[in-house]
Amino acid sequence: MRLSAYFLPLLKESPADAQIVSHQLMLRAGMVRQLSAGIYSWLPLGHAVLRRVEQIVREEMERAGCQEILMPSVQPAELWQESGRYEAYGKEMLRFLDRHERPMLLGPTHEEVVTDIFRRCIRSYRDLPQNLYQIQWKFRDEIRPRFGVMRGREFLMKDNYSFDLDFEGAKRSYDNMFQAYLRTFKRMGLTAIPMRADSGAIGGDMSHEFQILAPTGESEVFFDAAFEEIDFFADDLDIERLKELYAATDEQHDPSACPVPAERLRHGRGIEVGHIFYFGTKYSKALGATVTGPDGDDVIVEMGSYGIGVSRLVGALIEANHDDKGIIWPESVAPFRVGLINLRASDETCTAMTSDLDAKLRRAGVSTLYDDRNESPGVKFATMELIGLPYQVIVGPRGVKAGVVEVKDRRTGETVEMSPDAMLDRFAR
RNA sequence: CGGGGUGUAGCUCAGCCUGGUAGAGCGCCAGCUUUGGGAGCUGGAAGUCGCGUGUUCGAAUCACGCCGCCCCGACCA
Repeated sequence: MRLSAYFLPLLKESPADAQIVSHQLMLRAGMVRQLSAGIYSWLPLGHAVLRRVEQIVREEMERAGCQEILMPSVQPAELWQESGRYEAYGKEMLRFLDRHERPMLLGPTHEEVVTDIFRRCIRSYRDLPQNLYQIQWKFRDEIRPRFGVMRGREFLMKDNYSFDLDFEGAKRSYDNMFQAYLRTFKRMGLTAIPMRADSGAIGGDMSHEFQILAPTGESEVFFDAAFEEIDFFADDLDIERLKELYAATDEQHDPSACPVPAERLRHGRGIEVGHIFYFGTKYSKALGATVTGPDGDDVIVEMGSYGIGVSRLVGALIEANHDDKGIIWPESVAPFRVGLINLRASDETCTAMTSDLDAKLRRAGVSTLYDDRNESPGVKFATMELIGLPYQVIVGPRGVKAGVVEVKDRRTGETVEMSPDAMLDRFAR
């Protein structure tokens, strides 16, 4: 992609509205624009990251055996009256009437809809377990949206729902998700700490929230150093042991009663990006989601639900990965892998060589943003640092003369000179 | 919803107290120069001063009402 043709409205100064660093950087880097309080448009650069995050989530859901569906964002109030949550939910739920004056709502979550699908389609215990997921926009009319995309009213969420015949099955489903979540966040270069959580309005009695570590996180967390050493990708991962490991927010943490020896106790700040619940038969009972069991009796199915804040993760990733110059994308979620800089667009040799490299990178399947603008070197460097692509390939008059390009690592700032062929080799898959 | 703040050009902000034909920097457009860390010169475009009502000869400025946005708190992925 050529930068001269890319829709990338950069800002030199931070808009006054943006308070936290991820919000400032997302606006400055042209990733999002606010339409209304807590409601954002995603521009090409932000959208590219959102899609990459979404794709990692999707792949890990598929690996865990879940199947993707897509449920409506507009739902009839009737269904929520059936579960009893229409009254319980409060003003966070945006309600309105359709043209026939039927009460409708914008879905803040989808337990009712998915349970309705299940009860209409599944009859036998032989069809269990099931685990359905979607990646869909939710709307919660927060009293006070803030922190940009981290706490919007409209947000993209991955939510999935498990259906099992009995508690043992439900627990297997829960543990399966537990590991899937650890893998998902790890793939994004994040350290996720699972913490025992109170089950909120959604109900249930087995629940963990997943906090990722970022210096600017909302709450302080304390945890066993073991979390940093565990291989979350291992097939024989001991979930029970993981659940026993110490992890607590600062309100829960009592230094005098902490079971972890001081040298193994880590602490940092956390941002909640995921939450998993087991809630038994709460919705299946209310909505009549039953299957015929092995002995011919109706059995109310056991359910769990599992959420990941996909759009929030984009903000959280920036909170965890930035410096004073801008964003530093982990490779797994970067909107482009390489930023190709032509330092002197007025020099024909430089331009010919850079354009040639752009074509070759493209042919090699390396996602590249090519800064072909006729701007000064300072502007181009500043742009690349701001938007945070993992690697910069710099072509300048000096290097062209010597037959080399520079490859710069955004995170470390290290620059290595190499021949164009070596560079292509370095990035080709 | 309670408390606080704010609204003037795309962005950051001055002007408001003390009423008199709307400003700066950055960005944008044109031209020339420049080119290894957010360039220089010249010229130019760009604002219903959030909206409404009122006071006044005259309102960005004063009064009243409304709206948006932001911050703190209670709530949340």
